[in-house]
Amino acid sequence: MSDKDNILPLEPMTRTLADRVCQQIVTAIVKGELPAGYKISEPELARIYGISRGPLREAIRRLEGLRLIERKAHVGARVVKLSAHELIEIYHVREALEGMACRLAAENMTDKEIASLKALLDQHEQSVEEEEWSSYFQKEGDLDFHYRIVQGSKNSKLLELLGADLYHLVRMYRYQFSVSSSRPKRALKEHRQIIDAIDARDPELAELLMRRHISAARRNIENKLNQKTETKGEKKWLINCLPARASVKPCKKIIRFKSSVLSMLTMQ
Amino acid sequence: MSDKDNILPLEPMTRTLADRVCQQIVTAIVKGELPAGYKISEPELARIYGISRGPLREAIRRLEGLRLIERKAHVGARVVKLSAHELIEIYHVREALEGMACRLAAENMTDKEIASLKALLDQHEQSVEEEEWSSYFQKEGDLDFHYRIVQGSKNSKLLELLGADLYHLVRMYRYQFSVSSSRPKRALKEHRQIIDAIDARDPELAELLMRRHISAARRNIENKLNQKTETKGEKKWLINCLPARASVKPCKKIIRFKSSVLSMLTMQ
DNA sequence: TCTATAAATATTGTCGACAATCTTAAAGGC
DNA sequence: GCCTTTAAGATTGTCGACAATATTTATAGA
Repeated sequence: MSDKDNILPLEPMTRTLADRVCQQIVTAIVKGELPAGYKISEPELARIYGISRGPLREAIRRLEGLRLIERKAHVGARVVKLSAHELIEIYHVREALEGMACRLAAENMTDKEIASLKALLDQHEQSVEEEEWSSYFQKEGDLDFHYRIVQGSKNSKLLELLGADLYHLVRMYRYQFSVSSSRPKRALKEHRQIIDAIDARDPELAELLMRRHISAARRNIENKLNQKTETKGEKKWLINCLPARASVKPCKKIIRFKSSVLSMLTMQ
Repeated sequence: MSDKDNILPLEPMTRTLADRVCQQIVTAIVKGELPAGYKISEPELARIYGISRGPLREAIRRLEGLRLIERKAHVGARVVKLSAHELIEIYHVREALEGMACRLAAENMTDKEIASLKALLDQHEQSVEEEEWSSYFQKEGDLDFHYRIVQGSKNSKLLELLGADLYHLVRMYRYQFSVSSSRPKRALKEHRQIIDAIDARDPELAELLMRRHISAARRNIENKLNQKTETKGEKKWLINCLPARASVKPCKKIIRFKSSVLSMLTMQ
């Protein structure tokens, strides 16, 4: 009843070990410290995080639900491998879900949220002019243009699906997939068109523009992937995989992939 | 290496206790044997299923990922409560995802799949004529019109999201939410239009028709919910909830909700 | 030298017990 | 009589150990 417990009510310190470790593993996977295809050894991870195998296994089960790891009975769990084909698939899903989110945002977003998002775009535009726009897209969460629109849709299921399920995969690509946008100014213009349609309370147009925005990004990726495929031949997996029984230390080497400063996931 | 292990390769008997119990709990929740809002007692469930708390907790973590139960640290897990608002939200998500699935199905579905789906609709039409069509929609999985289209999209992420995440909630409504379609013949006609558009390889039209099909269903539900709200006043939750510490036996009473023979989820 | 079988090893799956936390109930004070 | 405080009970969280399964290694045979 006293306020000493309410200082940090919920998020900052997740109270159970499994939750905390789950969050840590998510971050590790997203940043590439646990590389794609890596075989997760329960005793090893338990030792690293200083916990028992019980909570760790619960965390693994949760990661499995987030589709960040795949598990086979009596064999073990591995970090998911991201194929080019799956990336394209995710873009189709994003086109559908974010298009709908944009439609609903045009109906349900508050004027205050719209004004705030416009201000964010102004800030973005200024950053582009100063050619420092790269920092803008590194920020996550509320600062993200797309995420704000999903929030503005006021649809909790949409927010869960995009935020909890696809969000981590998207961040995974952002961190590890170093492809910068080729047309930041054009993307900014499209963002501006989208928020204008929302401001005009035009759901049809808002959805159309968002879908064109994302599908353009998808086609852009498809082209780049085709180029890479032609030059490097067989390159099915986007992220290099370590052998099955590699120790934990090599994981650190993967951090070099983090050099990406701008994902083509938000930018078109 | 011998074929004695390949008799039942994967699904029929999940090899780990946690997986099996997870599947059992999913069924129990969907059928209403574990009613919405029910407080899950770990020792009790462990005793019922005859397993230890370890695998049970892993199953609970997985159920949490499927959004079928909600868990609070040091307090416990409860079966999710389904509100009318959330049902409408799910329909918006379905409109987006299944619309995209239908578009992709028009591009990727094989002629064989299309012919098979047409045959299913013929069978459905015959059942409607005989007024025995109710049995058609009780079947799940591959027999389901919508599910087949999602399969036909050849998009694994779409299949995962609709099949693994929303599918259970949809089944939950089907079992427990006894509202029959008011226009089965019209829904059948719309299904026919959709498969015709797919057969014509017209992605635009296929998506449009599917979205209209689902949004019509949503508006139909909205109207019925408004009627119910007017008559019964405050009825926020769709499914009645048991008190916190109710024993397991009362769960059986909820089976009466299963009287639904046709969900309005697949029908328009 | 290669293959196939079989033992050995390591990993995953499961269990029971203890500790930390929350909930409930009773006792005491106003 | 009502509220607050406190203690008892129950539940969840965590741990270490054992059993079942898969993988690896060693060995024997062709």
